[in-house]
Amino acid sequence: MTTDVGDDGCCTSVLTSTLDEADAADLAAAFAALADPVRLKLLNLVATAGEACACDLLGALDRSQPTVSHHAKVLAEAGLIAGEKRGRWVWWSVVPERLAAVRAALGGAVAARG
Amino acid sequence: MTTDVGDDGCCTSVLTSTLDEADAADLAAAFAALADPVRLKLLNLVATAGEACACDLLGALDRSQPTVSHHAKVLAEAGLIAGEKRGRWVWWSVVPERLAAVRAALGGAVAARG
DNA sequence: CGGATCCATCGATGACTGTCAATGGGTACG
DNA sequence: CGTACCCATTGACAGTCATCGATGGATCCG
Repeated sequence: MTTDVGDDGCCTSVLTSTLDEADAADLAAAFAALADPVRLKLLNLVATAGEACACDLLGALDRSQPTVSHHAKVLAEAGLIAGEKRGRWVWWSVVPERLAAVRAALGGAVAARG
Repeated sequence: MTTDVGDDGCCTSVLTSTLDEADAADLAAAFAALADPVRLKLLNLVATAGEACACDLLGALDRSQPTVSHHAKVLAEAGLIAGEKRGRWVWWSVVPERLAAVRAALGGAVAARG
């Protein structure tokens, strides 16, 4: 691919991309974790309550227990929530740091625009 | 919803979810559009340049032309970018409004936390 | 008109994902 | 120790997605 420069003024300037490939992959993983209504609801429940045990989520999300467990795991692996086992129950809480980072990434993209 | 209240003090309070099911679905669609490294790079290129024709993207994204066209379409259908046909070329630009809305949704989630 | 270029669509394919039933590993309680 | 409960893991299945080659529509140039 020789960048195929035309002769009309198209494709003349090389755009300086501020988004690295690695950054893109990491960010895409975070967005993939958020790209599900059930997980968004889960995250919102946890964020609203500050802390929530899985049984709360199970009642609110209208999904089977394995499914809720799966979604919580996906969010946890994305670093968006963290779970702490307390007795028999697991209490989930948000990781504001990570959420802010994702938000900042979006803000940066629009800020570069003007 | 029976909220399945236990007898240990777990699951007693019904969490007031500020995220509607419809809102969750819409937001999830936006995140799904962002959940791909190629699309993130594409969006970043467009945002950085302010405007970019598809041939620029084709050179920068290292994907086949149908694939790039597909990704641009996905972003456009999510309302994140908009395309304008100008002569033979299609010029893409970001929709800051939409990007800000997604960002605000994340901010709201974390703001509800404290 | 004829050739060249840009882009969208179609069809196919391999990979990933959301979901559940079944099962297992811990934890509390009598 | 035995029972009940909470949660994670496994296996399976249907649906969606990213990707490409081939093709077609649209536009510009000579």
